[in-house]
Amino acid sequence: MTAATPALPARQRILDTACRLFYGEGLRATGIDRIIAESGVAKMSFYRHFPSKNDLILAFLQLRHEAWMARFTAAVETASATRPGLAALADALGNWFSDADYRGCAFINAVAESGVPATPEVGAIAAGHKAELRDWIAAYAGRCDLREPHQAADEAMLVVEGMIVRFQMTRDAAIPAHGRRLLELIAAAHRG
Amino acid sequence: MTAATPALPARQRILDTACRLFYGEGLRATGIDRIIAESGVAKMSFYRHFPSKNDLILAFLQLRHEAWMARFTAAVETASATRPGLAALADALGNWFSDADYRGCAFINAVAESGVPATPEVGAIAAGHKAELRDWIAAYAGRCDLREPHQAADEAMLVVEGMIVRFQMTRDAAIPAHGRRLLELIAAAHRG
DNA sequence: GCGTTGACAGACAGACCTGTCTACATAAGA
DNA sequence: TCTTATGTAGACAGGTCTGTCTGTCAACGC
Repeated sequence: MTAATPALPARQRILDTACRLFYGEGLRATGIDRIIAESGVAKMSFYRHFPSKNDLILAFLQLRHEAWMARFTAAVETASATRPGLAALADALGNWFSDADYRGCAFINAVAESGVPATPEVGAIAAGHKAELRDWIAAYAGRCDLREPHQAADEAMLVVEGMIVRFQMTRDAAIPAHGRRLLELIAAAHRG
Repeated sequence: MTAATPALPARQRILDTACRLFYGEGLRATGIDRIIAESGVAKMSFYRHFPSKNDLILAFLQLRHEAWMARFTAAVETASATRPGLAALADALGNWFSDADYRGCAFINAVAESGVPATPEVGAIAAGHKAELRDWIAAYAGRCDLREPHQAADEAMLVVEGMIVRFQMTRDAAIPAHGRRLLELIAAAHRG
């Protein structure tokens, strides 16, 4: 607990605060000063760990990607025990939607905030996140014995993104059910 | 052409520039000064027509809503001549995607940019836009002789939003085809 | 002719935002 | 003991943003 992984409290506090504010209020709307104040850190400590705001944004997206993927895949595995197949994706998303601070996908929001063209680094991280999710779903579809798991994943991704955005816009509790039905349609089409 | 609808050139130029910049670069990223400069208008002329930036944003969203709905519904009607049924929605979206300046849905982007809770007015306009789109699709599904057109519309909305966001993130030319297939699956499920 | 209206030009204030800088405290290791 | 790394506190510069203000000009209806 000494040299191998310093795990500095200051850096961690900055990152925690950044995750909360960047996700909850947006990248551009969140000022450095606010992150510094709410993480109880000195300005120079901040700039020692993150030379610029952009570096912090990139670190936030990277962290968010790993945390989200871990949570989502675990939720799918859990849900697939009681509801096997692609429909488990809808249950995993429904679990996420019940978060009090749900505000959609951090990567979609980040790209939506970026102008055209999106900040190259932000766009690349977001594209990488979505590609990894798609690949994971393709592998999961393969495990579910679906034919053409890659095409199934492409179609399921449309439903997944649709659910995420639509719940962000409407907060309609029926969305997981609609998504589940669609995913079952996809699964049936790739099974028979 | 005098008193009934003044149709002032200054106001129109401001609105045109605002539509282009707000959509292309984002609400927050676009400053008043830039809109004023690019529309070739005096600052006081701007503030005479729009008392604050927020008023301009609201006017932009309202205009965008009307223009987008008109274009989308017309494109669906056109597409449905050669490809009847829900799948025409995918063709209409594909037509939109081919715009050089495509940057996703202005309303999704606006909500993504707003913190939590989204600026109430922006959130309300965005929700209204999506509700109107959903209702239009439900009516269209009814015209296509689908049973339970409202449920079909709820499911189709998931696909529509998924296509919009996914094309924004990936620029994958195969997305209209994936969406078309999903919409045909929905239609088949609501027909048989 | 004259006043009103709408438009143009650009200075200005005040807030906020990013990033730099000085100064000092603490603790571990050479 | 002295250096180095890490931390706190807060002033500061330079930029950008929104919104206000002064002043000038042209067109049009009375």
